[in-house]
Amino acid sequence: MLQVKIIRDEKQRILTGLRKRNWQGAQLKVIDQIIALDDDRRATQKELDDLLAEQNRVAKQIGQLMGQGKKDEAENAKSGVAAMKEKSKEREEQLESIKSRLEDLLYSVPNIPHKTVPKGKTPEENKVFRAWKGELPTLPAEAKAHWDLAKDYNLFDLELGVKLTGAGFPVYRGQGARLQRALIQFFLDEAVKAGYEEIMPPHLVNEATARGTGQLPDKEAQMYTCERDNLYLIPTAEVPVTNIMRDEIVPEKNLPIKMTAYTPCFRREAGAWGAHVRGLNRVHQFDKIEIVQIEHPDRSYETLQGMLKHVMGLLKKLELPYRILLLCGGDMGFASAKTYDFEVWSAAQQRWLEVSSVSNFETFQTNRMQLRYRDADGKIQLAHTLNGSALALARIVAALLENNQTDEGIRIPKALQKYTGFSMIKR
RNA sequence: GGAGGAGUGCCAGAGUGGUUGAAUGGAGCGGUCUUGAAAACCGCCGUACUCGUAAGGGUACCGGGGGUUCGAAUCCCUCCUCCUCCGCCA
Repeated sequence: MLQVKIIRDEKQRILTGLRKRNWQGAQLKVIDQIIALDDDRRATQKELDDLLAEQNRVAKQIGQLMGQGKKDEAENAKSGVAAMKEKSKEREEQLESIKSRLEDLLYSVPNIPHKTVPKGKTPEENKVFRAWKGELPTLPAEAKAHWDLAKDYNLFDLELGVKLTGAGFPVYRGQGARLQRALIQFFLDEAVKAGYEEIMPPHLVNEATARGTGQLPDKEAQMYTCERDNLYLIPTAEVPVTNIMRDEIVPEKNLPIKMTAYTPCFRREAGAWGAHVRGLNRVHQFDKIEIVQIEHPDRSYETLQGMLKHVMGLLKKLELPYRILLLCGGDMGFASAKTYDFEVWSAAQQRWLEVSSVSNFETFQTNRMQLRYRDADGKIQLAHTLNGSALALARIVAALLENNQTDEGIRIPKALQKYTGFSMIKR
């Protein structure tokens, strides 16, 4: 959520930013509506405060008169209070209504893209930030996609998932399950080595938490809900982990705060099904290791680059061909100011699969969350939040299986072998 | 799940209807003293909104929400959380 103050002070920059997200014409009027409503809010607030101040004054006066034993005068002073109370009640209701309308409008405005974010409407207009420099692996004609390999080697079973739960809930087994566990362990170890504190958060969160990172109200349809208890299954560890710092004021010297967590991720992916979502390409439950940083605004873009390096390191160790995209304004997530996507090459499918998304949210989340730091002058400022997948398992597994298939079995990258305990998946 | 108790500032902990945003202590920050440090002493030490160029005002907040009252941290209702005991249980 953007700060009203910034919308007021830097209106032109905000409008320019929204245009980069392909907002136009009537849509942009929201900004003027917000400013007008905020004017209203201030005026109403002032009226209410003045009324309350007067009531406080009378109450104090009555207190003093009572103290002096002047009962009659005290009774006298009470006349007129009722009318004032009625009026302030009215103003208060007005103020509540204005505030809630204002909040609704603010929730509808996405984050402003960073100045380095390219223009564009569709994923096709994303910029290749770092192309794969080597050769892409080529496989013999009889090479199989990962869903077929899974059957050959008994690695995971989607039909079985349907039996237990429904479509999109894979059951991993045998060497497949072991591979999952190995990847989780590997990614967590790497993150801890890079200075992130390991966190094991709850997999269900309440409404305030879902609101803090922006899942509510924008992406409600993406989450599984437990209505009876008013809880949400997390779509990513970002949600509980970032919210650890909600409503905190941290000393500047504690920044950056670096946290990592492995969690399963649950996504409804409503309406996202199509021909290209076979196998593990898109599932409702997958495993992901997330890295999160709370950073000083002056350093957050440097930190973003650092997070890219971390993810690059992981992919290198997994020996997977990858490329990095800089997302254009039209393809970026609602809350992000700048996002890089990582894609790995899936050799059997002959396509790139997104395995990580690394973003700087600037103050968009911290404003909602009231996550702030105290600077050297003692002033309280909103911190920046960043996060990235490091990494999302399902598609990594897909690429790993496909790219490394040989006549003898499926080769495990060296870095992973000490975690799997085997160097080759065999029948 | 049942019974009882409790939720106050960064922490500990007073406060049971009237100038209480909240005693006191600790921590922290600044200063005096000291070669330096400690101790001692002095001062500062909440957040948000709002009016104001500023100085400085105003309002709200003592777990959340609602109510009673001229006036609520203090009384009432409700929800949440924590603690103790019992039950159940990986």
